Amino acid sequence: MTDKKPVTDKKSKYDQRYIAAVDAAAAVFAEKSYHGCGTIDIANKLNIKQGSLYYYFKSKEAALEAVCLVGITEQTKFLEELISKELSFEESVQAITRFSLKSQQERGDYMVVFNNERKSIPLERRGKVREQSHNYHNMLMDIFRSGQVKGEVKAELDILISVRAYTGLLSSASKWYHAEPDIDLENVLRQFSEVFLSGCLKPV
Amino acid sequence: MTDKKPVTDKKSKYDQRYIAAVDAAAAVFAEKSYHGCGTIDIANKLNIKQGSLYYYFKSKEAALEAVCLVGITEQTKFLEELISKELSFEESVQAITRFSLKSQQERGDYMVVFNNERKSIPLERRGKVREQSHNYHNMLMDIFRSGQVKGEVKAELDILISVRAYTGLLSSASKWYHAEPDIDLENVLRQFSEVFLSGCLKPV
DNA sequence: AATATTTTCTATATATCTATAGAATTATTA
DNA sequence: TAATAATTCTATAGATATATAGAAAATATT
Repeated sequence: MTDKKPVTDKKSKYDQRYIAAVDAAAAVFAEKSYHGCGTIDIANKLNIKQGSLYYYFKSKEAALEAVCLVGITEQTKFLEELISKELSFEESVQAITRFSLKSQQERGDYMVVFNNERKSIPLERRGKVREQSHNYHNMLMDIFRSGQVKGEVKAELDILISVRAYTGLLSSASKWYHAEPDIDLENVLRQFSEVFLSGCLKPV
Repeated sequence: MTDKKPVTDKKSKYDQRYIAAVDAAAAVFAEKSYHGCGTIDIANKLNIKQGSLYYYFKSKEAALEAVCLVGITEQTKFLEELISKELSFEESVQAITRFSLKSQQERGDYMVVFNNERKSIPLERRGKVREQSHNYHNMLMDIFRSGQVKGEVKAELDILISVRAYTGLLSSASKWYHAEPDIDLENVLRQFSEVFLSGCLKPV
């Protein structure tokens, strides 16, 4: 064997530690908000001293940008793959809802930070995150629009408002997921889909 | 006339100024977040010096509490009155949605601060705001539950999740209202009601 | 083992923010 | 107008935060 190191740790020690640092930042930002915490809180979570954090981040702002980018990139990647599958509108919405809820369970810190703190990234750094957000929004718009063209979605529906309502619904879940992490995902998924797709009134 | 002052200004100069201070705090907290702003930002908006603010607020935290209380109290009061009218579920949801959207247009700062910043009130002060929030939540739960009992709402719906979905939907609107203040309220109301009550799928 | 590299630590310059005390100003009342 | 009360100002103590530089410790390499 020429390689002495196990094949599993492809990442350098630095890379592993950097990821741990982003994780710690996500957790702290999610709990206390970006402006509500100090770099010392992140350092504590990593068991290093406050000053050492700057070995991994050029600034506190850079840490926030990193966290937000992870959060939104996962969602856009998923959406890209989903669109290529050309599912029905109903199936698409189910799949997106499931993925979003699962992300909120497993990586809730990242979702919360992206939802609530991204506006704290200084304007000159916000470019990449904005681009991804618009990307995500536009893909959702496409899905809803083509659902309407295919006749699955009500013709009278305003696509922009529906998309916003849908994302609002999803992001709202991140708030209570954070407080109650052991909620039954499948049940929430079923209820969300039912309400969003066919409403909460009994059909007449 | 014994009264020299016009009947309209019943409020003392102090009271008027205090309200202006709460307004200013709401605007600043909504824009920069509680931890992201300084008391100097609020003072600037009032055209007074930073130290003078403490004539109206015992502390920055007290200002936040005041803003949050205004925000939630308006909503709970409305809900109390609404319940006494014993409307149908559908009418109730329409009325609540309309009032919420109107509040977000007219007093968006207060809504945004209540939604996003209330967790920054220190625990020992959070009592009143929590009480009102629970109050609001419980009244909504009652409305949905009785809608189910009356047979208007689908029997299989999980009331807790539905209420959370509904409030999530409403609060999400506050985000884009803030960015685009001249949105057509009646249109949003129509779309929200349509989606939430009967879903976005075309009936089969 | 000696040397080089990576990672963490200590100490600090710099800036900022909250809250307070007492003076100054403005408005109200006698 | 003089006296009193209400409002705002100035100046600052005290706390805390970010970011940097260079030393120290840990790890890897020769």
